[in-house]
Amino acid sequence: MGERRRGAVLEQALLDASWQELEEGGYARFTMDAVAARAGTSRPVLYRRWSDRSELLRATIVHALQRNRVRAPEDTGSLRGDLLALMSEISRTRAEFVTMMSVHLAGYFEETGTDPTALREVIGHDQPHALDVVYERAAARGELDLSRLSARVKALPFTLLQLELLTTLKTVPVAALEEILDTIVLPLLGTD
Amino acid sequence: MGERRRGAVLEQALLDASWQELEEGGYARFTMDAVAARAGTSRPVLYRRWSDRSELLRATIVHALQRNRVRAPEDTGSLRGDLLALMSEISRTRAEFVTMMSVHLAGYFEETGTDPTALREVIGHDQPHALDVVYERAAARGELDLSRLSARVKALPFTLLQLELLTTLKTVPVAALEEILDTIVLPLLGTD
DNA sequence: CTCCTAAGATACGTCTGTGTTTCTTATTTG
DNA sequence: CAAATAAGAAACACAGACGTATCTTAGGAG
Repeated sequence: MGERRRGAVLEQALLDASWQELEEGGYARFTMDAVAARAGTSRPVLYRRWSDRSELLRATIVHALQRNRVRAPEDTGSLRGDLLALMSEISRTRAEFVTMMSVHLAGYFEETGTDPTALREVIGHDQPHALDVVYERAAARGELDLSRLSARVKALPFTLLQLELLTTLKTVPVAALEEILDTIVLPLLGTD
Repeated sequence: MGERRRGAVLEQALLDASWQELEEGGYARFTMDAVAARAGTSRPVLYRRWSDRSELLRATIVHALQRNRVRAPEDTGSLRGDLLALMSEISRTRAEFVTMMSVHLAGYFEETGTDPTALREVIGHDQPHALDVVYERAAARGELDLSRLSARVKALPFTLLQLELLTTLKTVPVAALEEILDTIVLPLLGTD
């Protein structure tokens, strides 16, 4: 009837619709019908591009990840500032992914027997790196003695943030991040 | 044909089979058919007791919880000992529940729009209490100054254990618990 | 302007699981 | 031992979603 989208434009629209559908309806209501309807088209258009529901799902996740990269944290001049910036960034950009992975996609992993850690690694991939950068900066400033810290302690900012995200499924307020830093992380890092 | 179970005996067997089915197949394969087959009976027997799949699910969870209560921790004479005992206990008895709730039942919560926290509270219900008991004992011994501790810090042993369970989905080795205690929890509690 | 590709609509067959009905037969109860 | 009760088997209609096949028509390529 009306106008018709084609090629890449259409494909992006399909993937966007697919992601939205996942966010709102979850995996349970993630049907080819629903995605097609939301995108204002019909199932065959989807099947021409992805052979399967699970292929569409994978493509959708990759698509969303590409649209939403974690940027490297800027140097704020202090360990506390760097950590706060990094955690805020992760909290803001990754909250929806954590929700997606833990809540919505559990059914998918279960169904396919896929390992969730595989995708979790993709998500968390840049964080350890970014964290290390922050720690090395702090060590260079003389704020930190890296050799005295165990892996578990070093991972703590990310660990606690992750749990906060997992349990609340929302962006963590800066005040909560500061509390985590000031009462837990920084005292343990020996910056006191 | 063969022998027939009846009444309460049958009902327990049904719920056991139901729980097993959830553990092995997850919510995705948690069908009335599958449960009936595993219990060696047929669907009408299930429907005579529970009107719904979701009712059967709820009953199954309650059943499993009742079979598996967290015992109050015994006094070991020290805060470290008490915490280690409590965490081991929780780790051992709750690992399967955490897996169930986070991995298998996500689909259920999604489908029904139920809040996972409702059931999580049932599970975690005794823990804060048990933790408080442990802290009060320690305060009575003079090991601890309770007034200086924030809620977040006090919850840390349980928080970290929970995350460990969530990410590994297995019973946490005692060595890991000791590391958590010695390098994170106890230093922060001011027992150093 | 014409041809060709692919979008979008519709309809189809299939499969899986639900919840129900009917019937036979084992077991408990009085 | 007789009667009531409930277990277990089989079949049913129904709904939702899958994946496909067919047809039309819009929009880009030559």
